[in-house]
Amino acid sequence: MNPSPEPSAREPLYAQIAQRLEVEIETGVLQPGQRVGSERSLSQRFNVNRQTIRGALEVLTLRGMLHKQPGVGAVVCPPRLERGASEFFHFTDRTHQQGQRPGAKVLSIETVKPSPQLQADLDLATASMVQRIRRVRTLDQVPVLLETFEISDDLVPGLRRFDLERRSFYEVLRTEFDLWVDHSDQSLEAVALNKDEGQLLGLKAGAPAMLERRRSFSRDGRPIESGTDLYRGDRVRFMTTSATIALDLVGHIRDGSLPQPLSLDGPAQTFDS
Amino acid sequence: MNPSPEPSAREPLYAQIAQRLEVEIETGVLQPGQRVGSERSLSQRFNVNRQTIRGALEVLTLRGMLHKQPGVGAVVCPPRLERGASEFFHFTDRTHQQGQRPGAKVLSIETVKPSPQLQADLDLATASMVQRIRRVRTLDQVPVLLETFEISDDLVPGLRRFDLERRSFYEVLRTEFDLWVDHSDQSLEAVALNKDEGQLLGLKAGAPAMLERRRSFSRDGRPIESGTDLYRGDRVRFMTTSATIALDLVGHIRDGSLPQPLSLDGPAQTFDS
DNA sequence: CCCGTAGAGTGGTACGTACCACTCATCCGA
DNA sequence: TCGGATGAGTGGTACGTACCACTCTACGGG
Repeated sequence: MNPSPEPSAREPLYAQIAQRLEVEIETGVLQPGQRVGSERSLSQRFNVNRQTIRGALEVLTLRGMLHKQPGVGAVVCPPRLERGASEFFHFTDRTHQQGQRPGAKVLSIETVKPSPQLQADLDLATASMVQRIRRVRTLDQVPVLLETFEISDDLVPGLRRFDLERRSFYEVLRTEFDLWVDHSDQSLEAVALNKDEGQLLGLKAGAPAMLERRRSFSRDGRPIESGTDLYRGDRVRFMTTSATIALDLVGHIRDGSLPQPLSLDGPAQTFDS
Repeated sequence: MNPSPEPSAREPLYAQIAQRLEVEIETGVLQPGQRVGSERSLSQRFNVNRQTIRGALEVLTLRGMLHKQPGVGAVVCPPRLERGASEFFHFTDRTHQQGQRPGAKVLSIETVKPSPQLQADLDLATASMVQRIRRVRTLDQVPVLLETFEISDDLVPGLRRFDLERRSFYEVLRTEFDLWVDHSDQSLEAVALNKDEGQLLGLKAGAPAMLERRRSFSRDGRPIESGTDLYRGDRVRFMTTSATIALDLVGHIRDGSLPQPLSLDGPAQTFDS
C-alpha cells in the first residue's frame, strides 16, 4: 500500500487498512466466525509491515469487531449491540435514525447561585454563577425527556442568545464556545414522577421514569457541564454493550435539584418468604 | 529493567511498567494534572525500548488514567467514576465492598420449553430445553433484586445440584461448566412493579423499578445466558463512565417473560405548553 | 486403529531506527 | 515593548528484526 494512493486526507496507514477491513466485514465479504487472515499474510497483501497490520487489527479489536487468540488467529465477531460505541449518545442524531421528528421546548434559562454540591461538581470559583437550562424534548409531538443542564456562567457568556430549541446543546458548546465534551460520568435510577414532572411529560404522577445524572468533562478532565435528565419510562430504553456499568447501593438517593418523589414505596418491609 | 527481576509470574515488561506507574498514581506520587515524563525519558529510567513504554502508557490511557497529547506529553487524569471499568459487575463483589451482607433466595429452578424469541436469542438447537432460575437477592435482609436467568439445558447438565443461594451464578458457570462470560449486551428501562413483583421486593404495586435485560456471550460470540433482572428503584443506581450507552425509543417495550406493568400512563396527551 | 509427537503457523512481546507534525518557550529583530 | 521566527522536545507512525508460547495438524510408531 503506497503512502498516499488516494488523496485521503493523510489518514495513517493502519487506519486506512482498518477501514478497508471494516468495509469487508460490513459488506459480508468477511463473515462472522471467519478468519481475517494472519498478520503476516495481511502484511504481504497490503504490502506493509506486520506492526502496521497489528495496529489496524487492534482498532477493530477494540471496537469489538474482531477477536484475537494466540496460536489461532483473528476471527470476525458477530455484530454486537452498538458496535464501536465510544461515541456519545445524541438525542437528535439517534431519533433521526429512527425516522421520528424530534422537537424541543425551552422551559427556562436562569442564572442561579450554585449549591455547594454543584460548586464542587463543576470545580467553580467561589463567586461564579451558573446557567440552568430546562428543556422538554419531544418525538412526534410526544414529550419524552425533561432535561436540566447546569454550566458555569463564565464558560458560556451570552448563552441566552442561541437557539436551544433547534440546536443541540453540545453543538452550541462546541461551535459557539469551543467547549468539546470528551467523556462523562453518568448514573441511572428508576424513579416515580411527581405531579409537575408528570404534567410536563404527559403522564400521571407516580409513573415510572429514568433519572439520569451526568457530568461531562473535557479531554483534560475539567468538568464542563452537569445535567439531570428524566426520561419517560414507557418510551425509552438504555442499551449498552460489555458491562461498563457499576451498581451503587444506598439508602435514599434522590435529592437536591429535583423535587421529591411521591412516597409510593411503603414502609421497608422485611422479606422472608 | 531486567527481563525478570522479581519472580513475577512472567508478566510482560510493559504490563509491569504500567503497574508501577499505576501505583505511583494511586499513591499520589504522581498527582492529577502532572506529567508522567516523556516516553524517551521513561525508556531511559526503566531501561527499556520506547515502544515498550508506549505499550505501558497505552494500557493506562485506555483505563482513563492518562491523557496523551502530541507535542505536549502524557498527563495524569483526575480519577473518574469506576476507573478501569471493563470488568463486569458482580452483585456479590460490589456489595461486599460496601460492607453490606448479601443474601439470595432461589424461588424456582424450572426446565421449560423456550419461546421462539429465546430460542433465537440463545442460538438453541430446535429440541433444546432451557433452565430458568429465579432468585431474590437481598442486602442486610432487604430484598433488592429479582433475577431471572435462562440458559440452555445442554450447557449446564445437572445445574440443580449446585448451591445458587450461596454461590454466584457466573462463578458456578465458570467453575462447574467451564463457561466463561466475556461480554454482554444489556438494556435498562424504568418500569412500575406489579403486585407480585412488589411483594417479592417488599414494595407496593406501582413502585418504580429498573428492568435490566441481558444477554451474555463467550469470547467467540456464542450466547451463553439470557437474563431479566428487576432492581428496586429506591435502592439501586447504575453508574457508567464515558457514554457507551445508547438510547432506544419505541412504542411499548415491556413484553414477554415478565407480567405486564400497571397502566399508570394516561392517554397519550400531546404537549404544547 | 489410535495416540503421541514433531513441526509449521499464529499472535504476543521486545528490541532498534527513522521521520513526521505539533507544541511551546526562548530569542531576536522591528 | 511587542510579535514573529526558531529550535528543542513531544507523541504518532512506520519500517525492520528477533524470539517466545501457544495451537493445530499431519505423520509415524505402537
